[in-house]
Amino acid sequence: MMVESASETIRSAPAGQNGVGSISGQADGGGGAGAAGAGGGGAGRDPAAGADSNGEMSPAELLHFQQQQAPVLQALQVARQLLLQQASGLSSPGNNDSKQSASAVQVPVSVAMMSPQMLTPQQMQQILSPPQLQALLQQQQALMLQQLQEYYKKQQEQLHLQLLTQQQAGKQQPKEALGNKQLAFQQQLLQMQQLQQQHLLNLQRQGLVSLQPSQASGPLQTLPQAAVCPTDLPQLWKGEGAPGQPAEDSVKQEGLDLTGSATTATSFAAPPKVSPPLSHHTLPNGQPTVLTPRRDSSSHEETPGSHPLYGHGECKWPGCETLCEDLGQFIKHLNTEHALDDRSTAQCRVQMQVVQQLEIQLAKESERLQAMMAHLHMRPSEPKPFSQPVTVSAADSFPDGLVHPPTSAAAPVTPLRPPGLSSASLHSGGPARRRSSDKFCSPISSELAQNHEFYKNADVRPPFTYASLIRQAILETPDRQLTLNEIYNWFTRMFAYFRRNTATWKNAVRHNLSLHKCFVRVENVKGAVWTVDEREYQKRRPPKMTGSPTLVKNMISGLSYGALNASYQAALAESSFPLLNSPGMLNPGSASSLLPLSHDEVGAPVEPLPSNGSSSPPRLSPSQYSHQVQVKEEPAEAEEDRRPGPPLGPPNPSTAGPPEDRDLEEELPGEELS
DNA sequence: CGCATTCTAAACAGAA
DNA sequence: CTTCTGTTTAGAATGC
Repeated sequence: MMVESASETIRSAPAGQNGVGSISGQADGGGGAGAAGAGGGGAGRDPAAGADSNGEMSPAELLHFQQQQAPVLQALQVARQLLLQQASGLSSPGNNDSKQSASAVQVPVSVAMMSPQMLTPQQMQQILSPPQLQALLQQQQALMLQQLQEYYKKQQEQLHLQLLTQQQAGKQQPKEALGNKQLAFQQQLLQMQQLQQQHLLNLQRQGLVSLQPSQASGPLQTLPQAAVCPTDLPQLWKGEGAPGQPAEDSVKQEGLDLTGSATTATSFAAPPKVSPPLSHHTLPNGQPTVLTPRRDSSSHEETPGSHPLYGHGECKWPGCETLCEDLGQFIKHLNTEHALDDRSTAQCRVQMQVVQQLEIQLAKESERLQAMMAHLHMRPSEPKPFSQPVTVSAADSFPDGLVHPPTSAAAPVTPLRPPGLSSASLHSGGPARRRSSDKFCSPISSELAQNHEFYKNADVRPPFTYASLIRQAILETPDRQLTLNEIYNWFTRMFAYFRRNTATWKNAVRHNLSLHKCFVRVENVKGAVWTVDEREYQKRRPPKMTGSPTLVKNMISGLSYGALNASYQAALAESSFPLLNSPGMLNPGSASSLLPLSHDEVGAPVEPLPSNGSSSPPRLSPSQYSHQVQVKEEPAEAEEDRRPGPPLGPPNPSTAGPPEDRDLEEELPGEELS
């Protein structure tokens, strides 16, 4: 959004002094945004804008949350202690003092949570007076809130772990891993946020929390309600779990700072050493471990030399972070500390629930993601604010490229989001120049095919370089040649963005045509036309392609491979997101296989020169593309010019050399000419 | 830091 | 003379 406006500034700016200044500004935005979404740059620059939606909310809400709860907690402190004492006195006459003191100190909280669960309401009533009950209720609620937060932290860790594990199993590339991490983190935040809201809502419903709707409501208000209420999980960990909680410290530092509540909790917990015997009573609900605990660890079980519960020299058992020098020691520790006993069983159960919960969440989230993607993808084809007029008039009036959409309308653009590579396009694209896709040899064609409606109508700068755009324009014609003016027309026809600032980009186009060897000027009967020398074009690719933009890569890989497991990916594959699932995005070679489509498919039906693009080139539907992509498993670094049309060379990756023969031969004379 | 790439701006020349 | 086309240079931003 910010980028958008920034770009607008530039565009509207006559080009004078504003030019450089604002450009640098955009560049920052663009580049940073590119890395963006994830990068710290984004945060620093404009935390409130884009990337924050996930990251920012949680802390903010937590803050509210804490502020809200603080008074309550304090007010209840006395009652709580009283209750605790009572509870302990009742349920644990003192036989297990020693044991209690150990766990009690750390987890007095859980006690309060537990006790009610272990005692039936009737029992409670008998034991406690109404005021006490009320106090207990409130106390519970307060504690729940606290523990909720603790749980979120835990959950975050777990999820992260899970994702990392998944990606490892998937043999992801390092770079992709980065993307995964980022995405995972975002999802964690998202998830946490959701859970928080969910719980808040629950609590509200119960009248336990008097949260103002505004506080509880966020962008993700209508969350799918998870089946399992995890509220009671953390306490188990804490209660049964290990002594220290360094793990949480590390989490705290991650931005989702819960210190506020944490300290509160500890200060609460510290004083009273009281605490009923939770350990024994806690597990009574001894529901048979229906699901075997190994479910979650099974995903790990990989290298014999390591242990899924052992990493970085410490025990990864939930709540336990005991340091173990080596695997042997760890095994020993595992056998002694985490033997098959009530506690371990309970913890396993907890972990199971956590996993289940996460899975549910994951399912929900992926579902939502699909819906979002589907929605965004459909968008362009749907009636848009300024689509109608622009689409038509633009095509007709492009000769000049001066279709001045009402300057005002152009600026906002907001309603639309670039589908497909949405964020990448938006951020990196912006007015900035970080064109992403052109580095992937030419997903441009596919991306364009998918989103051309979008770019056509939205005043968004396409995330492609001028060179790639020019090339695309030329290749889209049957004879692969265009006059300069036709190139101009193509630009204006295909991109709303290029209907303004004509002087600038036209200059750029000319500049690019002259500058790049890949563009060959050919004298023609009716003047000069420009063609593309694929060989040259490809020549300059290699160096770049290897270092394709990390951002885009991350985004894509993260999106498609990171947080979503295979099944979800499969689902995605069927959804309208060919690009994200296209192996080509990770493998330029196969991506290139898409390009040909634009040649043959577009070329045939569309009359090139007649210009007046009144005819929107019949493009392949996304599904078709995705199909293509899936079918095409051509990792070979095929040239983007392996046209599907001529069935001549089925698998002919080896001769990737001059795939352009046809063209090149035709073009040869021209090449010489120039 | 250096290099490569890209974008923008601008000067300039030749042709229409 | 103006406009279009094409070439070239320069500066800035960005990523590797």
